[in-house]
Amino acid sequence: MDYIDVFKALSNETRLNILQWLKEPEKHFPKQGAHIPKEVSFKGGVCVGDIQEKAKVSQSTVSHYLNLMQKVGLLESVRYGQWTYYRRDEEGIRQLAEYFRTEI
Amino acid sequence: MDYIDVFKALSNETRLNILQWLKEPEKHFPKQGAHIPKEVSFKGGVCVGDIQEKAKVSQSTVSHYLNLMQKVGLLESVRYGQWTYYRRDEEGIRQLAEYFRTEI
DNA sequence: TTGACATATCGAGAAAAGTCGATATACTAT
DNA sequence: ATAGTATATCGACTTTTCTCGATATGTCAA
Repeated sequence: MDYIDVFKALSNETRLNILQWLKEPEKHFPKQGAHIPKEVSFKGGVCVGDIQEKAKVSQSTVSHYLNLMQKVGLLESVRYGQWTYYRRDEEGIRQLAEYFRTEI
Repeated sequence: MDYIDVFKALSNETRLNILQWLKEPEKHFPKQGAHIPKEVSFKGGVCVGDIQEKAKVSQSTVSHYLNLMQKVGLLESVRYGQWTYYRRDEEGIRQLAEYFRTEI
């Protein structure tokens, strides 16, 4: 985990918002999971389009952001059909918190 | 406290190093406090020149970095004579940790 | 008051990040 | 096959950050 890159990812209001919205996906994305069938379980995942709508940036920007946040370990994703669902990578975030507590 | 700016400050290897070095100033800056007289107490403070030497960036860069880190609440400083001593702002860092724990 | 030193500020060029529209890819339904 | 939808990638332009050398400011010692 490259912590410099994680901090860079957190250095942007939209990305920070996304991370926080995803703490309570049902609250911030009411129609969350509309397309996902019951047999696929990816609890808390929200699709790119819903995040874009709320974040109010272009589709390409939000896609880029989500990919970036996934690469640094803040989010994880699953593709189902034409949708990609993103949710918090709680293990990565736990690791970051641990680093924070011991090294910062 | 503007957390975006704090994360920006942490998004740089040199600055992150400085913050970590200052956790154990005696270890990383052996001659620490050489100029500071006993009657002035600023425990753990290290002067700009010593930090520059270790960080291996230009004097103007390190001065800029330290000022930046102070502005966002990661460091605090005191001027004594021609020297400026910097140390961690433990209260600011505590606040950041609190934000981290509750919001991230 | 002059000269030496520590630090801060200024100005600038280079590198990186932000952000978009256009386009490509992948999937779905007809 | 075709058209429609969701997401990803590309290319480009703009804005921000990095980093430096030069210079200014403040302090101390002679």
